[in-house]
Amino acid sequence: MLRLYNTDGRKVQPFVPLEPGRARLYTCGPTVYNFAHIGNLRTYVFEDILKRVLRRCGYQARHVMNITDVGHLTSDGDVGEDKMEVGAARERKTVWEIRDFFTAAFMADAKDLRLDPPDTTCRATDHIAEQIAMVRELESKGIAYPLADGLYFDTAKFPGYGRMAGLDPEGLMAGARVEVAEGKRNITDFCLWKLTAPGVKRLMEWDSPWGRGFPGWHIECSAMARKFLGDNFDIHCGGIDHVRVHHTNEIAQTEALTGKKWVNWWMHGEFLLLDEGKMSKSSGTFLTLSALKERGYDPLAYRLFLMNAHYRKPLVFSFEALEGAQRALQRLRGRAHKLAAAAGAAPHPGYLQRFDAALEDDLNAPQALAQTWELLHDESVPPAQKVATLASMDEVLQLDVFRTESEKPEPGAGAGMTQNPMVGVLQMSEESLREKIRQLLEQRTEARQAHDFARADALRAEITALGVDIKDSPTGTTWTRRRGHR
RNA sequence: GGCGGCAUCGCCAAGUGGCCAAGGCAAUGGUUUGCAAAACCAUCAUCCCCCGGUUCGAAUCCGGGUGCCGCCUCCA
Repeated sequence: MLRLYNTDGRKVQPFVPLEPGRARLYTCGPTVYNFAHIGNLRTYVFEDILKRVLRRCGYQARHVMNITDVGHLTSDGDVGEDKMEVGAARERKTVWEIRDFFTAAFMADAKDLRLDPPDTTCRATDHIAEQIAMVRELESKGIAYPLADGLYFDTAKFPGYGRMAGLDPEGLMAGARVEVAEGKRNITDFCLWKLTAPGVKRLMEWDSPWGRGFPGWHIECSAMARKFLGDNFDIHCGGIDHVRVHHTNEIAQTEALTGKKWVNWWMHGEFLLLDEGKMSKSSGTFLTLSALKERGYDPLAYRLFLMNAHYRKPLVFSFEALEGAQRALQRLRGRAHKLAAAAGAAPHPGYLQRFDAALEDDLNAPQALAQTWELLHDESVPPAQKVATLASMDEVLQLDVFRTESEKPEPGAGAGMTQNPMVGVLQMSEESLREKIRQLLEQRTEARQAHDFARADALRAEITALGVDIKDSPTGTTWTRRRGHR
């Protein structure tokens, strides 16, 4: 039985879909004005596991994800710069080029992490009409009011405002750092449609009944989720930071309009932290998946690192921990590879059952993973049965456990990314470096065959100095680039 | 200032009343290897931040303390 934590109510409860056998799911997607950082990616991995577990439990999942490509502002509804425009200026490109570039970058990361693509991916700018229609409805119901810079949602008109987030409007009032925008009726009111200031030409703006401008940030998810999933659906996910403002406002505007409960389950992924604190785009302190790849890490090692912790617990990122995950992944694959020849058995019921039970208990991936390791270490389980069990587990884990060494990305691929001028050897071209290693290895093999081990060891030292580790095996010597070099 | 979360082996991290606490990484011992590396096997917390309490029994509940983090501003 699948049990999931619901932010709305703050407890784990049995999952009951609206329609038997089906689960409708909306996940807040990326804002495409910059690369996704690995913290952003943590949330998408959590959602991917959720989706795969839903399927495993027999539900047909219908998944919708938005792409936020409307600028919005770096601050609240009144001040700040347009993020898309900032990104465009930085890269000297048009906002549309920026949008396409970072959307593609996100898709590439998603593919690297083996995230199952949504059934529907929808862009905010492709649904301006739907957003305007929704705002008009709100206006006609008297829930919106105009200010000089746009149309605002009157949160006082929605009695349940902030229920899911556990907000206390009084408490917010007392908050020292909250500034009330000019003319807002309530501190929590937010912009539904933002007007372009007179005399300003924005790169992204549209005509509307209220004048030229752009939609408020929250309305896009409400409008698109409603369009694709209806006035009531099962699960809505996002990062923990969305609870307070974004999702609170989405609920307010949608339920104020329909007069009924919108989403049954709200699920939120916790943050990935750095030692120094939160990873943030605005402060520039963030790591991308590409950066990890350049350092020689397998994206799936990052996936494993994430699955080693529960999605509702803050997780501190460190290269030490990622290194551990990479090693673990290599060993996992090594074992799986050795077993792979055996086939024709059914999965081991015990391990598989415990694995599934862990996942069905609010996606306890760490505990599920423990079953995977115990299975591998269990001498009493025949190889063929292990293979079948592993294959089934990997449907959720997506660690590509049967991948063999030779299929690994070539070490050092992506030449010319980050060369360290302090180490002269790295300045030699990739080609000549490989050639040099090849020659040294050949000489060492000869020396070993001649039992001239002193010479063989000297040659190995020389090779090691190039940032390469070598492995002797009955079938020959192989080498891999040491991480940190290159 | 207000709200919320977390503190478990060197590192990461499950476990939320009852077999003297999963799993991964590291470490140590061993097998293997010309030596290494890799791989494999074994070992590795009577103890869960501190103090007090509840209970037959607590890492798990309650009170107090200390420390760390997040939110209240765009943010996954």
